[in-house]
Amino acid sequence: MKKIKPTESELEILQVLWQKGSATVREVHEVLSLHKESGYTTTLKLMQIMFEKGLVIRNDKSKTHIYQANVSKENTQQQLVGKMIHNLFGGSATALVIQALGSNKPNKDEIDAIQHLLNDLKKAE
Amino acid sequence: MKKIKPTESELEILQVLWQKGSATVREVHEVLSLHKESGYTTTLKLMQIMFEKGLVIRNDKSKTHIYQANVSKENTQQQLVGKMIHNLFGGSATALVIQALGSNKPNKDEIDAIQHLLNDLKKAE
DNA sequence: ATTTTTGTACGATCTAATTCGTAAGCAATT
DNA sequence: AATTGCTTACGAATTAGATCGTACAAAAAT
Repeated sequence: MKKIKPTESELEILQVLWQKGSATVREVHEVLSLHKESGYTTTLKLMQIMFEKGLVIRNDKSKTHIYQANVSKENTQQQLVGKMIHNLFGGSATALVIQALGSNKPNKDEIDAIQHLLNDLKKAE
Repeated sequence: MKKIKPTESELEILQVLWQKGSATVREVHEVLSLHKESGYTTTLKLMQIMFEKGLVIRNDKSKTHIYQANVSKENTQQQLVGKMIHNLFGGSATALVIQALGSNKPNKDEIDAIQHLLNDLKKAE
């Protein structure tokens, strides 16, 4: 399995690609622009670099290239979360969970979803 | 509230300081050396920069300075988890929680602790 | 047909982070 | 007293990441 560590900016772009499936530079840039001040060519350059790194693939049959993520969301999340659990929470996923829930409160539906997952884990013991 | 953003190397040093309470550059360096190849002056320089940034404090009464973390572990965890939620989970703490619980399973006591926390959150709505 | 828009490519710059070499001071050892 | 070793300070080189300007080509609009 590939061992790549995307930078913060690259993760923002990957998120758009994961969500949309595929997108042009402009489409990605427009999403990023909602939260961020930066030029079009900056996004373009980043995506070109990501292409060189193998983080994304692209279809350049037409003039306007169409990009797709080349790393899975789940895989990337798992890798980075695992690292954080180990590095910052002494290996305890629970400590991370409690920290996350404490500072960023879920709504009722989300609480239900987590509780449901916990019940499944309990049964599986 | 201070807006902290330690780099990865700085985090490694902070972890040692959090664990030991206080330590000299050499003590920190020796811990880092277990997992990492780097020179003593590199660690020294990093800790000097961290001092300038206010990430650590130091007692320089004696020739060998004694360092302590000047940011709390909890606070730093919160910053970094928040960043991860934004960068990797589209702003959803719940998504992070589910990921963490899915790939790193808690035992029964931990499940109970999380469920207790969730019940409190539910009541607080 | 000409102008404007839209796109890629790519070099240049800027900033931050990392790394280390070297100098100088102090302390312990010989 | 001289040597050796440990310490801080600091400058310099290196690397990586992010940003943007400009050039040039293709397509669309006029």
